[in-house]
Amino acid sequence: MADADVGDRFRAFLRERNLPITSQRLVIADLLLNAPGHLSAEDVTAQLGEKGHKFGLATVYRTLDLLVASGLVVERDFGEGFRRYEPAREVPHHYHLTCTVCGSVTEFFDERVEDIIRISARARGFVPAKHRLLVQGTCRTCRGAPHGSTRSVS
Amino acid sequence: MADADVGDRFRAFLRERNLPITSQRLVIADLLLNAPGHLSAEDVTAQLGEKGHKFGLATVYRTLDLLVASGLVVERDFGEGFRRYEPAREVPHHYHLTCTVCGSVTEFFDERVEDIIRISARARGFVPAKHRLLVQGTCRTCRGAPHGSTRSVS
DNA sequence: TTTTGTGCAAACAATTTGCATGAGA
DNA sequence: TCTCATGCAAATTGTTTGCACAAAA
Repeated sequence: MADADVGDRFRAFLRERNLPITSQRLVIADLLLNAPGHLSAEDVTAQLGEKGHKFGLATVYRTLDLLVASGLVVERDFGEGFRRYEPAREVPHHYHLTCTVCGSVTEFFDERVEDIIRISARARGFVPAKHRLLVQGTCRTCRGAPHGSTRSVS
Repeated sequence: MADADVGDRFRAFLRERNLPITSQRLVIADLLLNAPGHLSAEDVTAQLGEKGHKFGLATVYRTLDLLVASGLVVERDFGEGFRRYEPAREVPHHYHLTCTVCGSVTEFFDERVEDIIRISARARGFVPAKHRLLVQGTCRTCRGAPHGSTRSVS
């Protein structure tokens, strides 16, 4: 199931740095790079378990760090108290719509956000490097059956 | 040093809920409501220490929760692994420019961001409630003397 | 005097680290 | 073989909770 393309990119990254290409690294990379997205470390270990792999938690975290270092995966913090990881896409900037009822995450894009940031930041003598936009609300399916959310984003 | 206005609003909040108005609550509220902003729980205890107060950490956290519940203070998560708190302002939406060199935080506003969000979100059947925009980069004073950042925002 | 808070220490959850052993190059 | 990874458990960090004692209403 490995997308040969990204899988190979991770191998190349490891080889480049003279880091051993271990089976656990490949399995975790395969899992994460082909995941729909937004997995926590716990999600990763759970999914590994489903596939019959029982890697140490430390190994999972260390491999996640490697994947982030390779640029193939990006780390996200939705303010839940833990981190999530998702495959890096070529898409320049995608933003997140998080449903406070079901927790689902939808994405959207708009180049204008970037323009606004660049202009506003520069006006304050600030040179922007990266940015993140998080939106909380309710998704279509959850609308009409409201239920308390957990953490606030504001 | 208490801004009588906000200090009284917190007292009113407590009274309204029949919660005791204790000295530690007033001191912490005074500190936070008159702070320049973005204090962590640790910052708060440190500043309390400077003023000769030695409140338990738990008390600090519990009072922060109360202040957030009162709406006088808002909780922020900049992905540092802990939370920060700042006095709530009337200003509808202010966004943060964080300098990756010195950590300073500048704010900016732009109503257009909100419009873009509303439109993009609705197009996906999502009704936005709140949003946050974080920007990382370098501030004017740090430009020219670059140095590594810590945590990534992306 | 009854309720709720406070301080301390223990409990927690996510993540990191140290170290003996085991697998890649 | 030599280096680096793995797995486990212990350590850390930020935050929460339980409980005996103390202060507000």
